[in-house]
Parts: sequence; structure tokens; C-alpha cells
Amino acid sequence: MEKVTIQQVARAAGVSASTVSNLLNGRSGRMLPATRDRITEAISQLGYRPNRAARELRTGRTRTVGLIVPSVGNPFWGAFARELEHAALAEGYNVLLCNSERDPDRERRYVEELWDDGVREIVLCTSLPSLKHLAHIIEQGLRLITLDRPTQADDPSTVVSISINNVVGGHLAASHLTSLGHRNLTFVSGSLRSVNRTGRYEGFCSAVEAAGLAVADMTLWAGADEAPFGDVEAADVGRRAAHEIFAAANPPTGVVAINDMTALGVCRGLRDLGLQVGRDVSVVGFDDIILADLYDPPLTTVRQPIGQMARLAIAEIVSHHGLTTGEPGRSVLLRPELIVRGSTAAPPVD
Amino acid sequence: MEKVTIQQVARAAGVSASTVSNLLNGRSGRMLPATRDRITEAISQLGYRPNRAARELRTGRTRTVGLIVPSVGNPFWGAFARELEHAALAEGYNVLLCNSERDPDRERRYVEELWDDGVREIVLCTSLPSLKHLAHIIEQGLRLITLDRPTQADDPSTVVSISINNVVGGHLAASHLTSLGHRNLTFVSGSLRSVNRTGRYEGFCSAVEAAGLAVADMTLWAGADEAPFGDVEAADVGRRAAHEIFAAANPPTGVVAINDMTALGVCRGLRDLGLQVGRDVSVVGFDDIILADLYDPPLTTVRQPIGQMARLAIAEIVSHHGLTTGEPGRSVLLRPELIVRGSTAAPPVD
DNA sequence: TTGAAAGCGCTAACAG
DNA sequence: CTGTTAGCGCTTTCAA
Repeated sequence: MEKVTIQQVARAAGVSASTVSNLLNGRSGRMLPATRDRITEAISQLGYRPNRAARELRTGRTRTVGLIVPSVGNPFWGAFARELEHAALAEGYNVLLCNSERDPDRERRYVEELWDDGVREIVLCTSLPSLKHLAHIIEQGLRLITLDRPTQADDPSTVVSISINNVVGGHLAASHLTSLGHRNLTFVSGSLRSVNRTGRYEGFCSAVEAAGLAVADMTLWAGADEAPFGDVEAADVGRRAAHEIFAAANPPTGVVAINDMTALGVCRGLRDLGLQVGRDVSVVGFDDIILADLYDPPLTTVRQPIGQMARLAIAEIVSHHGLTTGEPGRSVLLRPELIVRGSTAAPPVD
Repeated sequence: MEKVTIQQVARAAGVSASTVSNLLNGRSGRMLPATRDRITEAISQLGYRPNRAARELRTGRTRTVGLIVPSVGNPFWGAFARELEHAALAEGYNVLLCNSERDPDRERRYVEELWDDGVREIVLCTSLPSLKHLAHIIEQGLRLITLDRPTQADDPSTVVSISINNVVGGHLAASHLTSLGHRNLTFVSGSLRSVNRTGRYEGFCSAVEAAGLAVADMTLWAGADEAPFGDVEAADVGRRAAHEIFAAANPPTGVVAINDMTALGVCRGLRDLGLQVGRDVSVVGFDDIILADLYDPPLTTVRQPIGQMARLAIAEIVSHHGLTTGEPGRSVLLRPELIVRGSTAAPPVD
């Protein structure tokens, strides 16, 4: 079967291409019903589907939004992708998913690729501190919505950001532990390049202080600085962290991890050492991925409202579609929620 | 910054558009070095990037491969997506990832969307028995490579399939249990619509028979037929399965699950009932997702060689690029590997 | 060695 | 109400 064009449809219906085009683009208000029927008939008869490239070349528009996630290997991003797709589909948009592996270079390549494909709206999930590598495209008019990444001082002004309040999240996690009676905590963070680490650690520290403890006594385990950790490796990071932390003198009784994958790695590492999570050591994660509840023991964690984040992102895109005015970007901070499960308990009395 | 076209580059370099185009498309063999330099200079000066839509409209080609997975919420597919992307990038291809949620309708929509976007090669991960809903596009020349789905009798002849030998996999899983001494097994399968279930269950049965046991005594738990289970719900399916199976009389001592997510759900369900996995009950999964090794106890599972599968898929695409001949599709069956971990052991002696 | 010209399939004024 | 017309940005003969 050969490709069928608008011309052939026109011919089959005995009209001109423009008339077919008009029907296709909702300008059929004052069209004779008979004409409309003949065209519709011809379209389905021939199995005609408009050529995107041609249409786009002409109009410059697309109804596709790009989604770039740090790693589809991390179930959190998989789940978020589902939510975004769901919200987008409801508005008649399609989603194209790309996987950056937290590599600025891949991030840029994908943004360019999408831009060249005519995509003008991208939801970027990144924790990179700078957006410099994308500045040239943002200038050209790309609408960028960053997710899980609070606005940074030098971000281009048109960028919209949607994320949770990390300070609150870190505080929730740590104060949960201190209120259980823990006095010696460690914060485990894989990548130092993540902007989320800062906020979460800040909240962690504020909770520590609020409990009358000295922040100086708390450890920040941040892994090897040089290694570019992906999210799949997050579990390995956590596992190694546990090995190191609990081999050292004066180990903590409570651990807050930067995300659930890392937290699960920590749990695995503790088990390697014969320590029991939820009894010998308490562990709190971040994200609330499906597996948090499935794990043994189920993981206490700070939940991110991914459904809401996804809907906000799409709402932002829908409301601005077609606008060319560079209205200054906004920043939405959602409140995270602590989900208490079996991985945390009062510290052991020794 | 306005969009810069090939014309502007040409003007800036003092040449014609065709010359710029020639350079861009590797036809610069007999071009004056001076000319070439002026053009290259102009391109980077202006930040020129060719318009995909225009190029594609002209040529009809793309270097993008579509990847449709059943659910990015399942870490197995996330991991596979990474592998495929890796292999594709190495060959200069890009990957566009779509999420079908095992819905034939969404599958079709995405295939059409990708086709309309100029994508002519799609790696489709599906376990749907029929490809009828895609027949109209396959006829038009779409190159389809199905993954994790053995060729079915009525598949269009040009479809290439890459998957593991499910019969061998099911056999490996079950014979591992019988050789440990288990005599009462259950096969837990969520979706009845999955073509993989058949093969895996067949292998399961053959191992049961080989151990001198009666297949009729083994249970096949297949969940509620009506519910359209997604992969994220797989864990729930497993959990519910465990609840039902172990509430009934004469419960098994060994369980083979259709995939790891389901297996982890089964483990969770067993824990709900106070049963200990790897002691009271042995559980085997399928896939070997990252979390299998992270779990407590680590999950024994049948590993799918996703790296190899990804490379084969891309090799297939690369080798056929540009060919229009409808060479009959091939079917590759890879051998899965049993990974023994802590979730399986000899049955308890009572 | 380079350029002129035609056209991919579609849309959007503008005429009729 | 519908058709004519003129491109969108690029590639590709073919001619110079």
C-alpha cells in the first residue's frame, strides 16, 4: 500500500485539497454536509492519515510534549512517566519519553532532538544545578518545565519549576527519627551534583537542631565525588554507604537516604552486616516508589505527590499553548508527606 | 533568536543552499576546502540546525527508532529501555520511548503516532497474542521487532521477534524447585492475555512431569480474568495470589511467578501471613530486575539477557535500514539463565 | 566545483 | 461554500 496524500483524498471526494484540509482542521462550519460526508468517506476508504512532517513544516506546531527523566531504571521515574502520560493524553497531547542518565550532554542532545522534531514543550526531570547547556534552545522559545528541581538563581526567567519542598521533606524524615528517640543520624546522599540534596539535607539539619542535637555530630555520607552515579546505581551507593558507615566507630541508629532506591540499598547493606532494619537501625527514604511498600520491612519514606505534579505540569503546558509572550516562569513547591512503615522504630536500648 | 535556515547559512557563506546541503550530507568530496570552511564557520556562527520536518518531508527517512514498552513502571522495562538506548546511540540512532500499559488501543495509537512522525522502525514489547491492530501500518512498510513475545502463527511475515525461550525458562524455574525436593508447586500468572504465560507454564509442567509428579496436582493461579492488569499492579496480583493460595487447603511449598514484580508481591503476601520466604516457602521469579538482588531474601529468578536482546534488536534495524524488500521476518530465541539466590531452599520437613 | 529549479505534503490567505 | 495560490526548509537531479 502506497502512501496516500491529501490530494488523493481530494480527488476521490471530488473536491480540492484545501477543502479537505479545512475539514481536517475544524473549519468545516459552513461546509455542505454532502461535501463533508464525501470527504470523510474518502478518508476512511483510503486510510488517509496526514503527514506530520508536512503539517509541521507548514505550521510549526506539534501536540507532543517531551519528557526527559534522569533514569527510567528508577521506578520512581517510571511511575511519574505514567502519570504525566495519563494527564497529557486527557488533554490530547502525546508524550515522548527520553532518558538522560543524568548526563548534561545527553540532556542537551535530547532537548535539541526534540526541538528539531518540532516539540516546543519539555518536562525536564533533572537535578543538575545549572541549565546553561540548554540556554540556547530556551532562548529560541522552548518552554521548559523542570521537575523535582527547585528553581535556581540563574535559571532563565521563563522556566517553570514544579517540585516538593525539600527542606520540609528532609525535616519530616529526620524529625520522625528524633521523635522516635534517635540521637545519632546519618544522611546518605549519592550524587553531590543533585540540587535536591541541599534542601533535603538542610531540612535534616534543622530537625536535628530542633531536637537539641549537634549537627556537627551527624554524618553526611556523600559517596565518591568523581563517579557519575545513575539512578540504577543508587542502590549500590546505598549498599556501599551502609558498609562504610557501620564499619566505622560510633555508627548511627538512624539513616535518612536521598531517595528510596538508595534507601533500599542501605537496607541491603545492613543485612549484609547482619543488622536488622527496623530494629537495630531505622531507615527513611524519599519518593515512595511501589517497592517501598513491598520491601521487608516496608520502607518509611517521604512521598512525592507525583500525580499532582504531573497534572500541574500538563496544566501549565495547556494554558500556555500558542502564547509567545515570555511570561516569567513560576515555581511551585508542593508539600511532601511522611509515610511511616516498618523500617523505622525506636532505637535499640543497649 | 529567530530560526535560522539553510538559506541564511548559504548567504553568510557566500554559496548556494545546495552547496550547504551537499556538505551536510557528506557529499563534500570534491568541494574546495575554502568553501567547506566558510560553510562550517557560518553554521556554527549562526547556530544552525537543520529542520527535521523539512528534511524528512523531502527524504522520507529518519534515524529514530520507536520503543513501546508495556509499562515503564516495571523496572524490567526501564532497564531494557536503557540497554536499547545504549545500543541505538552507538549506531547513531535515537530512541523514542512510549508506554502502552498493555492496552492494544494505546499500542496502536503510539504506532500510528510514531509512523506519522516518520519513524519506520519500532521495537514493540508486548505480550498480546495478536498483532492485528497494527496490520494496517505493517502493510505500509513499518518494520516491527517484537520483544519478549515469541512469533505467533498469524503474525505478519515481516515481523522479527526476539525473546527468550520461555519453555526453557519455565522448566529451569520449576526443575530448580523439584530438585530441591519440592513436590507441591504453584504457578502464579497475572494476566491471561500474555503470550509468555503459555510457554513458561508449559516448561513448568514439563519439569513437574520430569520429576515424576502429576501436573494435575499443581495449581495455576491466574488471577481474575476480567481485570486488565498493568505491570505495576503485578505486585498486587502476586500479593493477592499468596493470600488466596496459602489460605486454601494443601498449600504449595514452592511458587513460580510469571515475573519478578509478581514474585515480589507473592513474597510480600507470604510475609503478611507470617510465612518466611526461603524457609517456609520458596519463590522463583522471571526477569532478574535490579530489585531481585536487593530484596530480603534476594530473589531466585530466571534472567532475561536484556543487553543481548537490545543489541540484537538494533543490529536488526541497522542491517535493514533503507531496504524496502519485505524479507520474511525471523525469530530469535535466546536462552534464559537461572540465578539462584536466597528465596529458594529445600522445603521444610514437617 | 557549484548553482538553479523543482517539489516533498500540507495549510492559510484570498478570490471567486 | 470551495478552489487557487504560494510557500514552509530541505534535498537532489541536472546543467553550467
